[in-house]
Amino acid sequence: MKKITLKDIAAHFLVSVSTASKAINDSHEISVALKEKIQAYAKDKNYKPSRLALNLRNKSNKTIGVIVPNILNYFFVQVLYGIEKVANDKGYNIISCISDESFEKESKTLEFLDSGTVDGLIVSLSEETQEKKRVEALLEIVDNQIPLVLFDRVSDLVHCDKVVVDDFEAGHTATSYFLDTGCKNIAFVSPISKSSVGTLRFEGYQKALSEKNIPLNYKLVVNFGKDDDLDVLMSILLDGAPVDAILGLDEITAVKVLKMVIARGYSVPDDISIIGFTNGQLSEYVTPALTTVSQHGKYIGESAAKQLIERIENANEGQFDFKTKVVKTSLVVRDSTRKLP
Amino acid sequence: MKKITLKDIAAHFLVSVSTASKAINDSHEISVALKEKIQAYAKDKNYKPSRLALNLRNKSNKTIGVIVPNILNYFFVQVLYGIEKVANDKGYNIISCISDESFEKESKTLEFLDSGTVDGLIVSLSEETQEKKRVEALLEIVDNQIPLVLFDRVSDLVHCDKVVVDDFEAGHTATSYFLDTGCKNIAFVSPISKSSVGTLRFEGYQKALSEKNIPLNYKLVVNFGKDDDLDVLMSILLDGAPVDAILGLDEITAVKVLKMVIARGYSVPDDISIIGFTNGQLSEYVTPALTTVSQHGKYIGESAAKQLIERIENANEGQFDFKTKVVKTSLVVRDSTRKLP
DNA sequence: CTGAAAGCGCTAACAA
DNA sequence: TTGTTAGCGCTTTCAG
Repeated sequence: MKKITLKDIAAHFLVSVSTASKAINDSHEISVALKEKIQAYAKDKNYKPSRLALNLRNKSNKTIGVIVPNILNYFFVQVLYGIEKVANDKGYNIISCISDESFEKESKTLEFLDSGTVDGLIVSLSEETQEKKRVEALLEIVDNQIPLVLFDRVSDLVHCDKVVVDDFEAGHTATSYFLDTGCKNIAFVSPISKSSVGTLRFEGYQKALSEKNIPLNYKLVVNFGKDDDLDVLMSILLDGAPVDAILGLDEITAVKVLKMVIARGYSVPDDISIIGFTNGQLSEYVTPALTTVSQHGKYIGESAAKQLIERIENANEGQFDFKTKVVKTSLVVRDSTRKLP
Repeated sequence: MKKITLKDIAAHFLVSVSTASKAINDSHEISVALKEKIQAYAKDKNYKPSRLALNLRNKSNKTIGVIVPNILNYFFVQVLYGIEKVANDKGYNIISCISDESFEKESKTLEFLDSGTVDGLIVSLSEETQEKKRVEALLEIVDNQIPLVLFDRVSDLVHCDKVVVDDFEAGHTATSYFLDTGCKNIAFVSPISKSSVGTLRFEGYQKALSEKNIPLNYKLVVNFGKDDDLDVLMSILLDGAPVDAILGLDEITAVKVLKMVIARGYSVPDDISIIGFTNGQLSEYVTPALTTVSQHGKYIGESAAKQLIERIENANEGQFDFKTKVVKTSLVVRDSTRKLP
């Protein structure tokens, strides 16, 4: 049976559309008798007001758009989960899009969403976008007064609410932990060197080293991209200099590094300690279990969603006091690092 | 700057709205001079037709809804990824919802989506829904002629396109593999005993046993729920009967079982072989690497999306020749099972 | 208590 | 070549 509209109902009872509308919305202006008849009929015919029409009328549709760079990365899944939870609570739906780390796909998606489809947007920038510093599409969004929350991979050029992790501190903490457990030759392996997040962590890494007067050794810094062969790079790294610790900038990288190191006969953590990022199942179940920096993805998602919905629902007030929320990371110590003395 | 509408543009040039509309859509009925002026202005002011209005007019919005039971399960993430890929290709957006294995949340979501928000729906049932066999909301969807594709967790009661895995065969294949490698006491550990998928795999398991004239031993069958302590159940299992193989019905279960078994001092695969489901990163990187049944999640997602979009775009033809696509699983052999003789 | 009319933003058939 | 009108489905004044 095809969808039934108010008009159909009105016709069936030979009343006007507006009467039918009021009856269904239980308006006091309508006689009880009529209301009951109409409501019963509506229920029977399974009438549902068309969202499409309501959306147009209300210029809103209780939907928020989310763009993440990569859904196969557990961190972003956690964030998504958090967003969904609070959005759902508050009666919002989610349009989720994946930028695949591509500037172009991100821009297209943004352009698409910038046309009334969503009430607000939660975005984490693609690496390419951060590298190129091309945030026009975001600026457009802001200019069009669509509430926007950036998380994790953010940009200073965009004026909006943000939820980030203290990546500088995270890099610093992890590196210091290596140092405190007696490691000296700490390698830094990053698949996201061009993102804000990667840069900040690197700065934290540098800072921790310099605090102990350890010079930065570029032989220990491995930045790689999608097309690089990590295995080869690791060989070069391990052959090129003594290494007793490795900081891997995302979960899968840390795990792969762990496996490669073990495959080459090193013992973890005795010969080499390893710390990863994103406290996911992989880190927990791999052997030896990985010490990781937890960014609390779910919490980030929840915060971003709360912040956004707040903005949406108080659209007029205080437009320009944007907040940046910094979520503290925590180091989850497991078996891939030596014990503190 | 606030959104600009056709009306604004029309007013600015003192023309009618329809003229403005045609000019912007580059209609041949409009003089080139005027078109150029208007288009330039529109571009400058960053005019974008309102999706909301277009949606109402076209009764369509190039959006498909997806409901999965659990987004923290890698299998569903893979499916989502596949769906997104083809949807994006064909210009569709995705509204993604999570049922959290809850019948109520699923019903609410379905009800919400059943009001013009989406052009079609891709759904995998929550376990609770399958257990209760309460598919009214789905029937409603079908009745309202909203194209629907069910995947993985499906229901016979709903008449629509489906994409499933041959779970019976998968259960059979995995069990047979154990048998062929010399295992005799094969345990079956399932967190989804009430879902279609779990049931079918169990039947495959039984079949494989009976083919070798091995009686089914209920001591070896462990069905557990969210609130059960798997650790306790595993102790009971291992203490209650000799066990030399365990089939875990999802990835995380298999991994947990693997860890527990090892923690109890068994050697894998020598004492106990283990096979899991969902060929994800976890299975690949855990030690020993898990032999798993791959359901090809991404491919399932792609198939479902293709099927759905096909339906959406050929809405009228052949309404009732629903197809069920069966995706073959494959056994990815790694180190948690003994070698074939 | 009920209905007519306007409007959300856009398009398209039909006039002029 | 441009404008008028109607309509997508619904709500909401404002009259009756």
